[in-house]
Amino acid sequence: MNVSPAAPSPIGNEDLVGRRVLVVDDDPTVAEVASSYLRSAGFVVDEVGDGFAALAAAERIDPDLIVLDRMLPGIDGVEVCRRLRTHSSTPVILLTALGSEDDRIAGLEAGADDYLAKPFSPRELVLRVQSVLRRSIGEFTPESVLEYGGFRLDPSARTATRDGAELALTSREFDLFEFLLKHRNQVFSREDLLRTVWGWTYGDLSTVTVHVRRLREKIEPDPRTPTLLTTVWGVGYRFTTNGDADAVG
Amino acid sequence: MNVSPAAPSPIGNEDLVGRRVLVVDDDPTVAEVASSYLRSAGFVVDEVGDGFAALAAAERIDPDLIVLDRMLPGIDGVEVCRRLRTHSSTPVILLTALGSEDDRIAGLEAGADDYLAKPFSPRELVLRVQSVLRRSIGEFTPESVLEYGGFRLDPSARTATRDGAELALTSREFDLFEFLLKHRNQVFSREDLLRTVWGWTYGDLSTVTVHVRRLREKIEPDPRTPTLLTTVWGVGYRFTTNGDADAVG
DNA sequence: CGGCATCCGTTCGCGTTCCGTAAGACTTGG
DNA sequence: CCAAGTCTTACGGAACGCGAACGGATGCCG
Repeated sequence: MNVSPAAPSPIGNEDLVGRRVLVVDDDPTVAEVASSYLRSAGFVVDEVGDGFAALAAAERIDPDLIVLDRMLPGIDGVEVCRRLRTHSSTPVILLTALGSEDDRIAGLEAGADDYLAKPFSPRELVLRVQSVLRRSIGEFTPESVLEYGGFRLDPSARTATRDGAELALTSREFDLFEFLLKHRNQVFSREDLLRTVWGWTYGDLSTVTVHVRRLREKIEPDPRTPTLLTTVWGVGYRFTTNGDADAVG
Repeated sequence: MNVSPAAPSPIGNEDLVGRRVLVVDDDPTVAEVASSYLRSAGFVVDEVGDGFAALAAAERIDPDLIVLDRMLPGIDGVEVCRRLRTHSSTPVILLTALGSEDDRIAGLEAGADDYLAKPFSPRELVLRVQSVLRRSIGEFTPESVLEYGGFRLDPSARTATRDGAELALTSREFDLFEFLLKHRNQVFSREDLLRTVWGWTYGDLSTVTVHVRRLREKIEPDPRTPTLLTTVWGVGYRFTTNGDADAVG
């Protein structure tokens, strides 16, 4: 019944208090809201408004994490991220506009650790910051490979196989599968998935429906009658490890 | 990329009982309805009618969450939200006029954690409040499994089994069963159940009757003569832990 | 530069499931 | 035997999930 495949993180929120976070956004309102929230959560926050200032500040104050808007005057957020990566491994959370898939991919490829679609709930931001920080402080291990019931997901390589055979998953499908596999045997509403997997605060829930269907097409023995990625009527979806699974955690 | 909250503390709805909610609306009717529903869900509720009072009350009673109407006499709801943010991180749910997408965005950027379009269903409000609170405490922390007399309920997976065999319960049936199993050996009137399980303050009591019957059909050895989910004549229903008990006195 | 393929988000119609209510039969207690 | 309470059944409507298809955006390759 244990859900977490990796050992539970030994890092409490207390260990995060006092960490430095650099917020980079040209919109003062957004920056202000984000900052005040992060401060309330116990972080020490600095704000800058453009890409050059971001690079300079990153050099000067050496923050523990950077929250970076994708759209910036001067240097683009993704470019900032890339340049940061050349000489540091400071975790970066990228703020992207809604729906721009490429922003997300570009962000991930540039080395961002997480992303969040605007407009975002500040609370969500805090959760992500804490999550990323906890991860980066704790094990320096890149990311553990996920294995279950013949499936094998490698998050760092972003490849998926079933019984050794390559599964041609798209980016979204991979994210979705990874999340469900990580939290198997737990039901998630479409809204939950949209928030966590997509990083959206709101949006069309049928987006999730369709992607679930497409994912099923690739991982289910018989997509017509799902046995792994099952529907919980009126609630959401669940990756089930029941009955026939010859699983090794 | 991935968001793993991985907080070790399990959070059920009981942990939300007793939390303070501040309802801010200038329409007494709306405020009253919202309050009574929230109280029924176990929250301690305070009401105020305008923006200034809201800020004052927030300062004074330090609520766990604030339900805030967007349209307010005095200070606008969004502005209230923004001012709150300068010195606290109390979660805010914003009530906005129907359909206006911009309100939504403005609200989220002002620091709201969720929003709800008017007119809203009180039940929806309760769900949102619980959802946001739970999220602010720690997301996706699986609830503890409920086991008794061969039955096994897993709230996070939303699965029910008897002696290992899957019980095909509908959403309502699951909620009802879960509640009764949690508070076994305790009698609840139809009204109680309608309020707690359904989240209604009024409604047709026969709704409960029918669902009890349907649930019996699935969990009782002989549904005609219930031994587990028994009727207490003139009072209500009870999930009985020892089969023989007919404590009618 | 232009055509092709891929992926993603959205939309719409269809079939199914579930829920609430009504109405009548039955049981219980006085 | 009566009245109030409870059980059973049936039904219509609403909510929901699914499948198929479309248009747009993007990247790739000729």
